[in-house]
Formats: sequence, C-alpha cells, structure tokens
Amino acid sequence: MTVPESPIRLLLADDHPVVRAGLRAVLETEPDFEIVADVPTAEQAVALAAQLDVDVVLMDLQFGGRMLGSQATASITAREGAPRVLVLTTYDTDADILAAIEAGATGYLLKDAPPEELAAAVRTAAAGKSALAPAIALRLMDRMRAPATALSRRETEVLQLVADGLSNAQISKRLFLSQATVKSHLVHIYSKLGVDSRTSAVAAATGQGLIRR
Amino acid sequence: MTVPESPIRLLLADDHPVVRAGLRAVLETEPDFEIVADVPTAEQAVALAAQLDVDVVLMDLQFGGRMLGSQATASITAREGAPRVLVLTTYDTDADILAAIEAGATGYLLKDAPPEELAAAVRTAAAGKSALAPAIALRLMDRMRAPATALSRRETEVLQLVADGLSNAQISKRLFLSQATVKSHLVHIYSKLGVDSRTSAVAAATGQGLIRR
DNA sequence: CCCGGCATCAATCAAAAGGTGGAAGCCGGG
DNA sequence: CCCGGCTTCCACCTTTTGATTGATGCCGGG
Repeated sequence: MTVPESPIRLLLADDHPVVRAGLRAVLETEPDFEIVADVPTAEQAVALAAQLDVDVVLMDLQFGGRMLGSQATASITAREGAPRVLVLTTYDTDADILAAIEAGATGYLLKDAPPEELAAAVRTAAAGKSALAPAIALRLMDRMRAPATALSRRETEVLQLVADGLSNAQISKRLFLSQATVKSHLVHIYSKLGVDSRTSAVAAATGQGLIRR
Repeated sequence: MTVPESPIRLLLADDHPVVRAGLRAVLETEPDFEIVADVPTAEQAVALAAQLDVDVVLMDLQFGGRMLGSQATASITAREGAPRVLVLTTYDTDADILAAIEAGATGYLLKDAPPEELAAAVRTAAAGKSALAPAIALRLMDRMRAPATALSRRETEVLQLVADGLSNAQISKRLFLSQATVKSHLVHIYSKLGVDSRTSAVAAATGQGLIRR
C-alpha cells in the first residue's frame, strides 16, 4: 500500500480510556493515518466531527452516558461533507446493527478485530466504501434470508417491554394501547420467532440480539 | 510514589487486541511496571503465569473461547507463590464478581476505569491488598445488606430455566419435579426479588446479575 | 390502483401461571 | 435438641396469558 500525500484524519470516540489508548496505539503505527482527537462521549464526537477536518470517525455504540452511538452517528452523517462513521462495538445485537446502518454508518466492526483488519476497514471507509466485519455480514445475510425473523418496529417495542418484565396490562398503559392490541402484537411475535410464550420469546430474541438484555 | 528497585512484573490477558494494546500503552508509561507478556486466551494466561516470573495478572473475564476468566483465575491462584490476579471486565454481573472473588482474585476493576485508577489498583494488588472498583464495592455492600436477594441453589436453577424460556411443565420434567414444586420455588423467588411474574423475575435477576442472560 | 403488511381493536374459550394455605423430610447451627 | 431454611409435594381458586377469529384504517410498492 502506497502512502498517500494527505493522510487519513481520524477521530476516536469511546468511553473507555483503555480502548482509546489501544486504538491510538494500533492506528498510530499506520503511516497514512493521523489521529486528530479522541473523545470519551458521543456529544463530544458530534461537536468535534463538525469543528475539525475529519475523514473517518471511529465510534463506539454503547457509551455510559445518555446519548447513544447511533444517535451520534445520525447527527454526524446528517450534515454536508460529513466524515464517514465506522461503528466499533463489542456486542452485536441485530437492532444495534440496523440502527447504526440506518443512521448512516459506513461500516460496522467488532472490537475483537485484529489490528490489520481494523486498519483495512478504516481505509475502506475513507474511500467511501462500506466495511462490515465478517460476523456482521453473516448476520445481515441471515436476516435477509429469513425475513420472518424481522420484527416490526412496534413489535420490537412491545417485546422489549415484555423483556423488562411488564404485564400486558402495563404494556398497554405504557404505549396507550388496548390489551387486545398488545396480545395481537404478541401473537405475531410468537409466530415470527417460532415460540409460544413470552418468556421463550424473550429468550429467543435476546439470543438473536433482537432486543437489549 | 518512589520507584522500587524491582519493577512490578505484569501479564495481560484479554481476547481483544485493541484492549491489550491499550493496557500496554497505559501501563508502560508507569516507570515501576514491566509488562512481561500479553496473551489473547485464558489458557495461555494460565500457562505463562506458571512459566514466567509474574507479580500481577490483569485478567479479562469474558473470553471468546471456552475457558472462563474465573476458571483461569482459580488455576493461577491455586499454586504456590502464585501471582496476584486482578480481574478487569466490562460488564459486572453479581455472579461473575462472586465467582472471581471465590476463584481467588485479588481485585476487580471495570474497563472504564481511568488510567491512574488502574495503575493504583495494580500497585495495591502487587502489595497483596485487595483492590475493588467503587462500583463493585457498592454492589457487594448491597449484597451483604440485603440477604433476601440471595436465591438458593435450586431457586437459581429454576429461574435460569425460566429465563431460557421453559414453561413450568418443561422445568418440572427437566428437573424431575412436580409442577407444584416448580410453582413453589417460583413463589419464593418472586417474594425474594419483590416481583410477581416470571418475566419480571427474569428481568430483575438479569439486572442484578443473578443469572446468565 | 389495489394488495399486503402494519397497527389498531373486539369477543370468546382454553390453558398456563400466580396466590394461599398447608405439610413433610432433611440438615446444619445455636 | 430444637428451630429455621431448603426442598419437595398437594389442593383450590383467581388472574393472566395464549389461541382463534374477525374487523378497520393506513401506507407504500408493484
């Protein structure tokens, strides 16, 4: 790989100091990379991505704070001439992956990726091409192949509340629905997931990463 | 802090290359630390802890592979003149914390700890004193204060199967019990956790790290 | 423009789960 | 040795959940 005249300018966003240091250490050795900043919050990532001249943002998905990585990704990619966003996360729930891609992320990597893979993904992203980790790509393929597993937005919402331990009555109040509607959603969820009870639905959905645990 | 004549010799065990690099970067700057090796598996950690002369092992809990960090911790601390083990993890389920401490870990840290805290914990561990992250210490205090939260072995077993999505009938068959007994266990579980349904029991228990998710 | 999926609701019946109040044997600690 | 917690079980009753069937309005793609 030849070293280009202008280096790829990177912004790192992760709430773990150790991970930021690790990314710095791994990426700084690449001659064509320049790390312009690293920040511990999604808010700062949004702010700096706008202020500084950045090519690629490496963004964690789960921050300790309130703003989600996917929201930050959406904010960053919304503006003109926005940098590419490479999502970098540990665990991979289907919902998160889809949220990130919908938010405009150019790529999606797992933190256990080897350094070379990481560097390659950054270059791919800088070139404007999408970079998905093999495990993630597989997930998406599975998703495409079995569209039955895809829960609708509302269904996911209901199932998440079920997983939080709410009864049908509580869910109906929370979402301003009748219990009949909640039951109806659940029937559809069960048939899509191939189960026949709320607990097994939660187990199946968490297993597939459809909802947060 | 004065620099001792002999540095503290460290072994890093984490399956994420980025985290290993980050720990190296953060800890290498400390003049009294010497990193003798970093490994990506629990098995290698056990092997090297025995071969090399190590003072403190920084051990991740969740490895991608089969061996658990807590098992590795137990293996390492079992032998004579064993190094201290500092457990370093992202998420903190009560079960994991207790398992690690029972396995002989000297300390328990969260990965979002700032570098200074990390270094301080390593020195504390090297001196043979226990090092617990504030959040973890809090957890343990809570645990002590509210013994009602402690489920019995059998109750935990039942609740785990509930979380896996089994019905009372399925659980009774699996454990060779009558449904009456399963119900009885569940009633006790509900009162201990302060809930009134299986789904909320699962939610509460996973929230407190009482069962695997 | 029409079909299908989504979201909303109703009614009814059957099954599962939860609540209550026991009871018995086992085992370990004060 | 006796008390209390754990584990096992029973019966009865209420509430919740699941299964079925059917209906309405909305919206987006072929």
